[in-house]
Amino acid sequence: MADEDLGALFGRVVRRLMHAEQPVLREHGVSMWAYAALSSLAERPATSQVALAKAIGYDKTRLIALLDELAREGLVVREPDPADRRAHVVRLTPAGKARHAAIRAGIHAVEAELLGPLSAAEQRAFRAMLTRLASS
Amino acid sequence: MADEDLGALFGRVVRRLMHAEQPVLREHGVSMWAYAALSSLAERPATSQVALAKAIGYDKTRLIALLDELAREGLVVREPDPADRRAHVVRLTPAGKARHAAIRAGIHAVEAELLGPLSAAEQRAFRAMLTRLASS
DNA sequence: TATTGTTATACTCTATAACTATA
DNA sequence: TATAGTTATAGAGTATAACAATA
Repeated sequence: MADEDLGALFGRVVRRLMHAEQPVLREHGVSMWAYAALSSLAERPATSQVALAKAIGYDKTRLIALLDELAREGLVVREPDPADRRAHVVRLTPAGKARHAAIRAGIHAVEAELLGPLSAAEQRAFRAMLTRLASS
Repeated sequence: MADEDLGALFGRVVRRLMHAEQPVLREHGVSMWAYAALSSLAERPATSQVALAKAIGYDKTRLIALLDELAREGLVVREPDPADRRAHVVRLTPAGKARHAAIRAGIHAVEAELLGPLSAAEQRAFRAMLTRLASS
């Protein structure tokens, strides 16, 4: 057990998290990437599709089919940007906002269970440090 | 920034870690999974290939080609288990041990840099909590 | 019957290049 | 010349089923 690599530790935790989240996502009929897109758009609309792709760390070419699907379900809309007619502003519809909120509730329950082994204070500290590592 | 999902935070950190580790792995001519296998075998030999696959969270059918490659390079050996003639014990050769130690040094340098934003005490606390989350 | 190592196959992801329309 | 959105294609990664040998 002597000093395991960070990569191995992260791998195990992330695999466990993804496994626990999958039933929630499937229940709401969305993929992990679809949820990532909905989350980003819930925070703020995207000024372009490339901007959205970058925000969630996804490929711009794969984002297209994803947005097609979300648009078909009426969860997002693509509006041409009057200022730059190449670009599409992407935003959530009311249905998209509602869907995101519902999924997010389920996801948060799963997260709480994953962090269960830590005390409340530890959970706050862990989250804070992880946030710093993610945005440094 | 309000209370981002754990999944998004982990995703960003892990992506950054993998990106930083890639040059180290490439320099030593191994894939991420090869390094995971070497690390597990450095800890202790595997009693069977399925055991190794489970230990590193990999698929047993994909592990075969990986071990073929590592064996071709003389880093691991597969020995038939006298007690169970279906199973192969997998262990590192001296060359495998040396290769693993060399890669590990590079990986640890990358990890130290990733954790740089945290103080030494925070790094210890973070690692300890991550270990608890990984093994609970 | 179940399990180990293996192969084969189908499927999903992912990366790359190229095209169009704008800028 | 560069960028946004898009499409097509090739390659890598993944999952599944099946098989022979052994338990």
